[in-house]
Amino acid sequence: MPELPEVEVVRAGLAPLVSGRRIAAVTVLHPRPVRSWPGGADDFASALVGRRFTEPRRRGKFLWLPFDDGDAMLAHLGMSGQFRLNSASDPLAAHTRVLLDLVGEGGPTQLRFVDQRMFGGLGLSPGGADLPREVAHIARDPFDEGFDTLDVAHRLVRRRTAVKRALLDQTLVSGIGNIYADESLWRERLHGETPADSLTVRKAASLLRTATIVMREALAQGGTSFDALYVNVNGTSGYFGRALDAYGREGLPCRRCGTPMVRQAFANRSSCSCPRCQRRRSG
DNA sequence: GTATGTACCTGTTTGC
DNA sequence: TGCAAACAGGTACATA
Repeated sequence: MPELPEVEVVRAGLAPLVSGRRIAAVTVLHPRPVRSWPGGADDFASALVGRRFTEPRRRGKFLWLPFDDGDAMLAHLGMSGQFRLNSASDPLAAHTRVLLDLVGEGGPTQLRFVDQRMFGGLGLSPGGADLPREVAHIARDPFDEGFDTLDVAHRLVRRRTAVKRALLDQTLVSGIGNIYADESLWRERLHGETPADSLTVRKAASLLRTATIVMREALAQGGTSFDALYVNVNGTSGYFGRALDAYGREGLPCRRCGTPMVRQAFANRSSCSCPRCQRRRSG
């Protein structure tokens, strides 16, 4: 599941491969990934042809590939989206949804958007090269130079909801998904259902700094992978999945105290935590 | 503005 | 063996 480190791996991987290249043709194999474009798949394809990419950018889990004309191609990987760079003659991987034939230095290549579950998608944002309006409501992520840990901590402790829910709220802090939320809460010995407004600003800031550290560690290892659903543009996986302390460890001993980890349903997703060192606090 | 629940989507796993 | 249900979960949207 691509979260901030995985999306950054993809962004950095795309940068040298697409920057300066022009779109010669677009083929939409499945309409769902371009559902946000009101004109439909054919119109989306023709609207992209002829444009030239500049350096890909990112905020949280949202990617955009600016064009040199001031517009941008939006991309969200959802749960299973991937970008792959291939030769046009290469066989199509399963679940390949959109093909972009690129021309430029180094000869023609094909950028492919692959997405099994199709929660992800591509879009076109007029005037969106700097910050697409579709991304404007998303908060800065902890890798952003303008991210203000103390300011976010102050806003987090004003939330009347569970701390994990607040961590996952992309309008408060972006980039954190279920995996890194569980990892950060485990490191901070916090239960995800702890009321956000029961935390001190100091503790909230510590949690945010821990989330940043976890994600930096994951980025250094190329991201987290459990299966073939997340890969970089070369089709290879990251290694951070081996370093997870909480996520997916139901029934396994806590790496801190040895108590078997437990899984709980939480806000339509699952949470893994240690029942001993992450005791729920009522506030 | 804030909080919460649900739909979207498909391959894999689990249960009967 | 075969089928159905559960599960994975980020975002948009509706509702309160």
